[in-house]
Amino acid sequence: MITLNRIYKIFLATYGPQHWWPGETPFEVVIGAILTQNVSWKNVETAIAILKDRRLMTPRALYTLPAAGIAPLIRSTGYYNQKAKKIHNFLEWFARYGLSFKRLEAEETGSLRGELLAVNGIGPETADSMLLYAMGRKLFVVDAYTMRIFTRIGILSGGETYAKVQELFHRRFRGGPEDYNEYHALIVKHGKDVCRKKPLCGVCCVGRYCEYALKHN
DNA sequence: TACCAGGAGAAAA
DNA sequence: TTTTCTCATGGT
Repeated sequence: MITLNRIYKIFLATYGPQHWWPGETPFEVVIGAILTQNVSWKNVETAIAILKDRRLMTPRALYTLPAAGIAPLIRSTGYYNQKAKKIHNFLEWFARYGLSFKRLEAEETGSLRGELLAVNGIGPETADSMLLYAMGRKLFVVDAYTMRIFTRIGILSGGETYAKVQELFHRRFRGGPEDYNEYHALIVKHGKDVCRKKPLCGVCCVGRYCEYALKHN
């Protein structure tokens, strides 16, 4: 069976470094993580541009607005009423740390993750995206692309939980937080550009490891 | 026109 | 406990 490390090398050689997350500051990363829930990044870029244009892309500035004030600014991302509440919920939590990422640095990763998951609107993928890309914590981000691609390759069966898949990557993928960062970005790149459009992509879907190859051979 | 996109939580079964 | 429903805009 092909290994997680081997697939990482193939993706990196094929696409090159992705320089993720697309965001200028940790705050922009955490806001982007909420806004991109179940929607394409293109929709998110519009909302981020509006927030920046209004000079609201800082914790203190955005915290002055109620959810109802945030909602119309993020319409392009869909589910805007829910997402506005989620952002406000996050800021309520963040205020306990003085709206300062510096203050979060002393916190242990596990407890920080637990606190984020307790915020209504932040699930495992959003929490791990924030922790990895905004706070540099070593946690693998599992998303729909990860499930689809690695099921297609044959490493997953398709019914695994988020926790189960993350545990697999933590146990079998050898790399530092910078590799976790890059691997997830490459998975998204591959999922968007190649694996969604070509059933047998020839990069990750190699021979017997691809479900389509299994069906047609 | 129909379908999908870097989820999460509540309600129903 | 597991499955289904709801949230909603924008691109293909």
